[in-house]
Amino acid sequence: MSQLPKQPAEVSVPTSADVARLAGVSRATVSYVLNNNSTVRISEPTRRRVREAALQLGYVPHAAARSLRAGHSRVVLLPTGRLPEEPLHHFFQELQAGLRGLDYTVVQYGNAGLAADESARAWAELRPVAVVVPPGITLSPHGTEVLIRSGARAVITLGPEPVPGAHGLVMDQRLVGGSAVEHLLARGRRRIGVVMPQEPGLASFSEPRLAGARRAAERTGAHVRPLPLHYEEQSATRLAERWRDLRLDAVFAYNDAYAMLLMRALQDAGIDIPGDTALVGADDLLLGRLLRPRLSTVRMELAIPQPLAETIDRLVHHPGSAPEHHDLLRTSAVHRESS
Amino acid sequence: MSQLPKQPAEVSVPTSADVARLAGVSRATVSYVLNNNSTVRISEPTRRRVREAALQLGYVPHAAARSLRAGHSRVVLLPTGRLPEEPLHHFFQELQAGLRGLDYTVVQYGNAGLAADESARAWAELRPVAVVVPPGITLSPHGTEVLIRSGARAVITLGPEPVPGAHGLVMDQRLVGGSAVEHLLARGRRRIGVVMPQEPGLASFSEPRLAGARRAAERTGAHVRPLPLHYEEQSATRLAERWRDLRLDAVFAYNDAYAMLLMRALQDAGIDIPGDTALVGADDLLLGRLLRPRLSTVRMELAIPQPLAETIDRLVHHPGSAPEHHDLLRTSAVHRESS
DNA sequence: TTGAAAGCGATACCAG
DNA sequence: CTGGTATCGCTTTCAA
Repeated sequence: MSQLPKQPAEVSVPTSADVARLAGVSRATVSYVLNNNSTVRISEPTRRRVREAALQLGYVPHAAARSLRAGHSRVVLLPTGRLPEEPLHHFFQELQAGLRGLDYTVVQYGNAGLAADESARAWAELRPVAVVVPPGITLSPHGTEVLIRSGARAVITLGPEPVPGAHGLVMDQRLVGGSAVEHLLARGRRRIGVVMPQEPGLASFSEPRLAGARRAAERTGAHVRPLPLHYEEQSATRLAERWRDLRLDAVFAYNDAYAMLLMRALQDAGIDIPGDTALVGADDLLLGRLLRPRLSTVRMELAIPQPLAETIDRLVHHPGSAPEHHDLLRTSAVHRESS
Repeated sequence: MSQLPKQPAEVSVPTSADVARLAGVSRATVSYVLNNNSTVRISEPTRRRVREAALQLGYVPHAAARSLRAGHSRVVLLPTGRLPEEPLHHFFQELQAGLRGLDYTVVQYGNAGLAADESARAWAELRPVAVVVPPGITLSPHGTEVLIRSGARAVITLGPEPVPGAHGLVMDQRLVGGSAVEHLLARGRRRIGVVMPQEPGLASFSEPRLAGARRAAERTGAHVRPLPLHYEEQSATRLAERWRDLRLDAVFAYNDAYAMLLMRALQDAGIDIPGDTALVGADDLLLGRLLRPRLSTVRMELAIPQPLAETIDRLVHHPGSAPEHHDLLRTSAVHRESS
């Protein structure tokens, strides 16, 4: 550990004791006043003196000390990896607003480059009262136990599949691949490529999407073929060059961004969309509507935006209930011009 | 405040005292062993006993208690607003990695819907040892003082302009508008539109970009005209409909995403790009290269990615130095086909 | 080499 | 109505 110097310019941080001294009361009284504690009655002049003293000193309560004393924090931890794709980002904003309204402190913890078990430990050091694990971040059953044992009252995962021991709001990514392929099948396509992004961290999405695509195709005897692709022009060009050899009549491009990349490469290679090959993305981004032909896509909706905050609050107050798993994701294919 | 029940399923969180008891040593010894304290020599068998006990109990240290005792945390706070645009996101990842390597805990604090002074207080409650305020989040001089008085050793802003009292890594967004307009002027354009996104939270970027555009144009007597635009197809279509009346021969579209939106609308309205109107974006996203014509853009680079972590560490160890301001942003126009 | 004990800041009991 | 005080988990000085 590095030692920090104690002397230089040590700005004295005002504590509740300082407020008490300035107001001429005890620290207990300060606490009562500043927390509006209603079980004890404090005279109005005293209240005012305390509040003025706090203001004058610029007193800010010390969250760590408070939660140490209380035995639990008000921190809801939200580990983050890569930046959240759009449907999720909105969901987080809602969740944060909801939790803030219930007086929780939402804290995001950047998880880049930490192994699954390390990170659970790192989260646990902060003693969060609840943890919400988004898709793309892995939480092992062991990690769940570490969190629970460190005092977390609610551990909630949002992911392709439930984690034992944790409450799960399952976002079954297989539905995305399923919707895309069903849409293509309905339009008479039979030989379907599925783009597999090679970017690290996307496998936990792309694998289940592929699985869902396969499942949908199996029933009909259609053919599904995974297509590795980097998010680079070059990679797309190479894929497009060997397109005719692949003999595919449709492709599900993982999402709209990859779809745009691929569409451009295919068009530059003289492939007609949707004539030769139908193309479907996912996410329903605005940019898809700007392409020519307009991009067909899979729209995703997350049920329960605001209620999740309340669910967490409920779990915090009544922990120990058996883990529940709810399905969160609704998908629907949106037909435009590319399929 | 809500009262949490104490009884139900209260999982006893293991403390260092529990570890000590199980290992048959004192809490002091546990602390020495687990922190690899080198100023004191503990026998190897004891060390092993302690470590095994910690492992067996699943002991995780309590960060709040630790920093309470230490008098300062290892938390670097990174308030966030809307999701970071791409050049910044990468910068944050680097910063986080660097700080983690120096044994800091980087914590993001979602700031959606908080007034400037409220938020400074909220941040201060966490007693961060340093705060890095990204562009788009406002920090007042008063807020800076609150943070410093609450023990923050380093307050660093990344923004269009420096904040008094805080160290600043200035990202002068005027440079972006300046580069774009200079590029257009160099290619003989004289009547230049500047897209102003109407989305909330973007004004702190778009206003200085417009100012930079104006400054660049002034010297040459060229004309600059702000063009309000929502990030919606409809809005772009309406703008395109009155395009010929505007009599502009060029437009700086704020960034690549807005540029794409506008390009499509203009093309659908029969405007030739770059023949009738030159178009420049910003951010150098991949999608710009996929457009036809390929999109000219302003590339932004942030100097000092890794070193910032070290700068923060230095400030933490030697606080009280006079606020410094460094210019962080480098911009350059990238000519492709749309201008 | 190990242990006892003080104390960081805030809160909530119990007396006065 | 207000004040003293024990306590949360951890680190670190001082003694043994």
